[in-house]
Amino acid sequence: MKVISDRQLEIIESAGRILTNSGLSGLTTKKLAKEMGFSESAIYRHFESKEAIIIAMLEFLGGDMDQRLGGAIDSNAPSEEKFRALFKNQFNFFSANPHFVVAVFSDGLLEESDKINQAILNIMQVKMKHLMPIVMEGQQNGAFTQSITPDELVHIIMGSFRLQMFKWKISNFQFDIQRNGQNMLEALLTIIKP
Amino acid sequence: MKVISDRQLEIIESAGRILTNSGLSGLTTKKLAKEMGFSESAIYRHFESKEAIIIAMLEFLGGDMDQRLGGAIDSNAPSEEKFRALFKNQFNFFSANPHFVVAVFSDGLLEESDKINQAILNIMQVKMKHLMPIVMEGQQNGAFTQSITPDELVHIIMGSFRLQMFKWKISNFQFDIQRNGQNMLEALLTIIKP
DNA sequence: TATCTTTGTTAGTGAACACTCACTTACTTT
DNA sequence: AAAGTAAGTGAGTGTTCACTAACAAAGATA
Repeated sequence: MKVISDRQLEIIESAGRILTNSGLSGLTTKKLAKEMGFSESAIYRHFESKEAIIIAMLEFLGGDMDQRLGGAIDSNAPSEEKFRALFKNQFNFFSANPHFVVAVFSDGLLEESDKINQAILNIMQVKMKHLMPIVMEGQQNGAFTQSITPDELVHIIMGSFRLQMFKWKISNFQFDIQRNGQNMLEALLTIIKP
Repeated sequence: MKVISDRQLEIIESAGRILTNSGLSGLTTKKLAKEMGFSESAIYRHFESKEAIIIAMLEFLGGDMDQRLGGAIDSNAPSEEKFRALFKNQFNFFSANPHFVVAVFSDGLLEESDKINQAILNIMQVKMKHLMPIVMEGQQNGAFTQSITPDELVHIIMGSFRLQMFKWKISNFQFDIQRNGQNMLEALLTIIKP
């Protein structure tokens, strides 16, 4: 993970906030400067371009998520508990940092530049990296169904998670994502247990 | 469904093509005119604004999808077959019209304007309108599991479908969506059958 | 034949955009 | 105390954006 100054982190957070509630076209240097409370040109003391801000944001989110998920999972717990812990951690994080849902819906940023695309794919891979071994272990010890492949199972789980986050976002964060997420998790578990 | 001229449909298709491979910020009047083979100002003979083009596109896609899904489903078939028919129809359509995947990922267009938001929500509702009764019927006659609610089941199904389309798009349409979609469908069916 | 209507053209418009420049101010280092 | 540096400012830059005005050509209508 790249080293980032306090000021850079502040800018990244402002950018996330703007992206989340005004979309990509709403993220202008003018708005960003206003949100930061200083002039437009000051931004360029901390980042060399707008693209660099977006990339730094995505890299920060990816690195942070990697650390969080790495720490959240007790390797001695049963598979089902690891599974729960992983998603609970995700829902807690986004509940506390709704302006960073961009990390899940970075789709909207796609096609902007190759570097951004790469950073987005990287975030998806981080999530996969932590989910896949849990699913495989669970299938091996009989906690999850073996009737479909691990890849298919992961696909269904990730799809449900993403859609949950999407619904939360279009509702303008009006419902409790920790509670609703928990419900979705239990429904998922119900049908993926053998 | 609003009446649309041939020329308007051509413009809508061009817009879909640009949106799909250049993103929202890539959809400019200049590019659109170039793709159409005439001047920028000619666009305004057919639409009063760029926003009107996007809205017309989304309304066309919603209406078209409604018709297609309405016609594709044999109301006498068993629930499982209706389910298969619905998704097969979707995969066939997008396979033939990849430039319209934007209908699935319209998320990226959110926050642009209230009218656009409305059109996007409408497309999602069209899909729900056709899927929900099939799922409920299937649960009632025992074709699908009753261990979770219809809403939860629909959520999992829709999430898996959207993620499948997302993977197809970021792969640059490199794989056969009809084949891969079929596989995903069977995996889904395996775990949602009682 | 004369006049609309439709669909296109060229050549613009002001506004917004990302970004730069010359300069200042406050701190730190030597 | 002198010199250097990090972080800010205000006033710009050229470019791109969506959109418009004035005009032209062709076909339909009267």
